[in-house]
Formats: sequence, structure tokens, C-alpha cells
Amino acid sequence: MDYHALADLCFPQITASPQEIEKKYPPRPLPEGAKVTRIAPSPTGFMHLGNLFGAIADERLAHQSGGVFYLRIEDTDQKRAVPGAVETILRVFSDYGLPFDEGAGIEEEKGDYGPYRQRRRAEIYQTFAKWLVEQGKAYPCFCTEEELAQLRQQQEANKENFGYYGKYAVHRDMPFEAVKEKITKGEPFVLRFRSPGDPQNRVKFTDLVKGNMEFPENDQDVVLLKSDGIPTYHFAHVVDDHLMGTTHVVRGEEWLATLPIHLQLFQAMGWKPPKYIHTAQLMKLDGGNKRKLSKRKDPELALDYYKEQGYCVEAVKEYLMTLLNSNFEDWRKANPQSPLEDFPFNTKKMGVSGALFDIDKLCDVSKNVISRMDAQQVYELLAQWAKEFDPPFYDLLARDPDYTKRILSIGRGGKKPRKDIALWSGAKEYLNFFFDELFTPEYDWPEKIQPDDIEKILSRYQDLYDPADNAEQWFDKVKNLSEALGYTADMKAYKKDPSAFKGNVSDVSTVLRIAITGRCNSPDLREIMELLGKERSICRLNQALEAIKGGIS
RNA sequence: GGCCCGUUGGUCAAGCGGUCAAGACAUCGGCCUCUCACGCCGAAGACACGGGUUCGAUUCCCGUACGGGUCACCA
Repeated sequence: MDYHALADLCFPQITASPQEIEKKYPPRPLPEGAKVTRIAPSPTGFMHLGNLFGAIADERLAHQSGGVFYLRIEDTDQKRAVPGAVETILRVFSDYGLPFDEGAGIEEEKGDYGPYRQRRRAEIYQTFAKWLVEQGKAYPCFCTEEELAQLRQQQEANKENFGYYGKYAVHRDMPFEAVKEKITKGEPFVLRFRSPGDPQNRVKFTDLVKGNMEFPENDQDVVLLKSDGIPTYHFAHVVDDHLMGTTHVVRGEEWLATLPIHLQLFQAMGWKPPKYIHTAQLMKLDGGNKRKLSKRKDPELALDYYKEQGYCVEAVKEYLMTLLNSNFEDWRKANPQSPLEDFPFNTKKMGVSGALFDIDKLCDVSKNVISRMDAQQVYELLAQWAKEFDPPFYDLLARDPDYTKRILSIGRGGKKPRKDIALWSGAKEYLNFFFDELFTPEYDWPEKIQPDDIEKILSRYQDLYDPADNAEQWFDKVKNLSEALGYTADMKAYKKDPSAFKGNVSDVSTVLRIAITGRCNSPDLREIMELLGKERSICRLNQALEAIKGGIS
């Protein structure tokens, strides 16, 4: 067989040589040990928690070692491409603070190892494909999808392995003249790899997460180029990651099964394969069973969903870090204020089995992350979220930024900061009483307190309140008022024998709290009243007073 | 079905031949406290099963079960 003639027949338009292309992709001038990683999403319209999971690992591996982290768009499947998807990808990575050193962009791309969109690399793949044909390592196949489906059925019935291999590789050794005739007639074809493998043999390799592994050798003549001349993932992966100098490939473990194919391809090309890190999948509980997070079935796992729900970026990243590296939480405990970038990320600490996504844990992480921020940061992030997802709330927050920041300062800082906010979307409810527009109390007075007493508390306290009081003075007044009405201020005595008293000071402060905030739980009341100002505080006491009077009559 | 991977409390997880089997989240109880939150203390709760190897297995080997992944001109 004249493979050169076959190659020219298959790729008459390709004139470049592999060597010319290789020349355009010289080794990167990087320090010893620098890792080159990439995230290579397909432009399907949205980004998934799982994508972020791997991307964080990629980004850390690269930047921790002084290497390069780049974005490549795997748009080889025209059927799944969604307009605007690349914009989404870019925006998400920017949102989540994962900066690319090079890669695809909207208008133009960055970096010397492009193009970074696979469709724009068609000629490159074809050049290498042609080269493989010249060596007899690849060949055209004219099977139709129907024929292949039929083949599979037959194999299923015979209980044989599925696929295009061995005796089932019907076009593997088609005579040149027959090929020529079909191609001349314009029959579409795919280019298949002529696999040298024998499943009797085993291939060994080491995955940086999973350790040493062994598979049967691949014997499938996998498709390299589809009939439109665009490569499949397998071929694109091998060509791109070689040319672009990827040193470490981080990808989901669903790729493990095809690794023998990739290894074989690298060998056929005469290239050194990268190191592989197959990460465990993020799982979700579905009808009592765990299953891999799926783009199609779990749109609620899209990153935009979390953004909209008001999970802050840092929290999602930290949560993912806890899943990515089991010692992250210990590190965070020891280094509460250190930036994420200081954490020594280590592939050895990555889990080998899929973790169930735990929303409770995310919330807890988020509470902690936000509690570590200062009021200015919280203000900015909250405002940013509100601006996009709750404009009326944003208007309130931004009306008087200083006021809002003082609100957000309550209980912040110090050794034991409050942790009231887990989600930006939850902030509104937590803060509502600070804004008259949001303050629509439905007074729910404790039943144990006589309406008569409530009235007295609300009216008498108005004369007592002095914004200049410090915490102790403030509370002393509440205590005095309590005692005056027969509610003890001595909590210890009360606990010992509740029946000896009408109630205690907490009942009185609860009444005040309900009047001021509309509910019976809140942060420090004195601080709240101070922020509201005397006028508004008194006004609220009166409002409550009128409500209860109305309730009586 | 073939081939891979995995299996420690409800969840995430330390562990890497000898431990009273860490820790975190969630749950429950208590303390602190004018409420809530925070914090602190405590409780309950796990090595899938069966065989080996070994003086000794959560840890090593082999089966079984269960879970997951994959077997496209999708990635």
C-alpha cells in the first residue's frame, strides 16, 4: 500500500509538514518544575460546579509553581455549541478569580500557543492526521452511523466487546483503488487510528491522584477526525496538549477509561504524554443513590445559580478547596486571614472517590468566610450582588453607604464575630429593620406578658432612652424599668424559682426588641437603636404602642 | 454485559499492621447570656460482608455485595 498516495488522497489540501508546525510551538521558557495546565471546556452554555472544581486545581498547580494556566475552548462538537458560551466561560472565571495567563478570548486571544479554539486549529490536526496516514497509522473509514449501530447490536448479541476493532474494522485494509473510488465519488469518511494494541497486553501508568493503574491495551480504531475534518476529543487532546506544552492534565475521572487510547496516540505520534490527574467527580444524591453531577440533569448546579442565590465567590472556592484537599480546613483554621493562594495545594491530598455536594457545609463555610471580612468588603460584595439581583434593595443599601457599613459592622471583628450572613440573598431579611421601607412589623408579643405591661414598657421607656448611654447604662435602665414593673433583673434568682416572679428582664427587653426590630431575636439592641437614631427609635416604640392599643380596643 | 475505579458515623474526612479509630458540617444536650448569633463543654453516631496472610488487621491479598464511571463521527 502506498500510504503517501493515500494521505494525498485524503488530504489534498494539506501541504504543511508537522515539523513546520512544531517549530511554531517551542518549549516554553519556564523555570524548572513549572507546571503548565489548562482548562478546556466545551462551549455548551454554562459552567458547572465540577468545572470550577477542576479549574481551581489547574490554576493552583500552575501558579503555585510559577507556570502557566490557560484556557482552551473545545468547540469540536458543532451540535452542542451555544452562542455566547465563550463569554459565559470567560465571565465565570473572572467572577471566580481564576486568571488565565493565556488562551481564548472574545475578540482576540492572548498567548503564543494558539489558536486556543479548536475549530480554528483544523489545519493543524489535519496536518498531523495526514502524517499519520503517511506512516500507515491512520486510515479512512466509510462506515455510516447505521452500519456502526448495527455492528454494535450484533456485538451485543454475540456478547462481544463493542466497537470498531480487529475483524470488525472493515475498512482497515481496504485496497487503495477502492478507497480512491469512494473518495473520488465524494463519499464522506472519518479518519480512524490504526490501533496497534492487543487487549491481552496491559498498559501501566501512574495517575497523580489514583496512583498506579493497569488497563488492557486499547485495540479500538478510534475516530481521529470526524467527517467534517474536525478532530474528536482524543486526537485534539493529544495534539493540543503536546503543542501547547501542557505538563499536567487535570480532568474528571470519566476520562480514565479512555486513557489507554490517549497513551497509545502519544506513542504513535512520538510524543511524551503529560502527567494526568483524574479527579473524583462531584456527586449528587438522586433518589437515594449517588450519581455524578450532570449538566443536563442538574441545571441548579450551574455556577450562575450559586451566584444568583448569593453564595459569595470566596465561599464557593473555599468549600471546593475543602473537597479538593482534605487538609485545607486545618490550614484555614491555622491561617484564618491568609489568602487562598498561600495554601500549599497538593495533588496527594486529593480524594479518590466522589464527594457528595453538601449545601449545609457550603453555608457554614460561607458564614465563616463572610465573618472574616471587614464591613467595607461585605458592603461592596453585598451591594454588588444586590445591584444585579435585587435592585430595590441595592438602592437602599447604596442610599447611605456609611449607614449601611455601620449596620454591617455590628458584631464584626474581634475574637468572636457574629456569623449572621451566609448568603447575600439572606442579608435582606437579616437587615430589614434597619430600613423603614422594609420594616413592616407584625408584632408577635409574648403571651406571658400582659398587654397592659407591654403598653407600660413601651411608653415609659421612651422617657428613659438616652442615645448617649453606654452599654451598661443602657441596660441598667432596662433593668430598672423591669423591676419597677415587677419583672426581676436577677436572672439567677429567676432561674432558681421562676414562679416567684412575674417575669424577668429578658421579657422586658423582648418587648422593646419586638417594637424596634419587629422580631424577638436580633443583635445588640442598644447598637441597633443607636444606628436608627433617637427619633426613629422612639417613633417605632410609638408605632408599636399604637398597634397594641388598637389590638386591645 | 466487558473494562476500570471506589466503599471509615447522615455528609466531608484523617488513618497508611498494634490508635480508647482524629477533626469539620449537620443533629441533640448543657454552659455563657436581656434575645439571637458567636464561643465553650458534652452526647449520639463509622471501618460493607466473607475468607485468608500475620502474634495482631480499618490498614495487605482474594472473593462477594453495593456504589460510581466508561464502552459515540459528545466532550
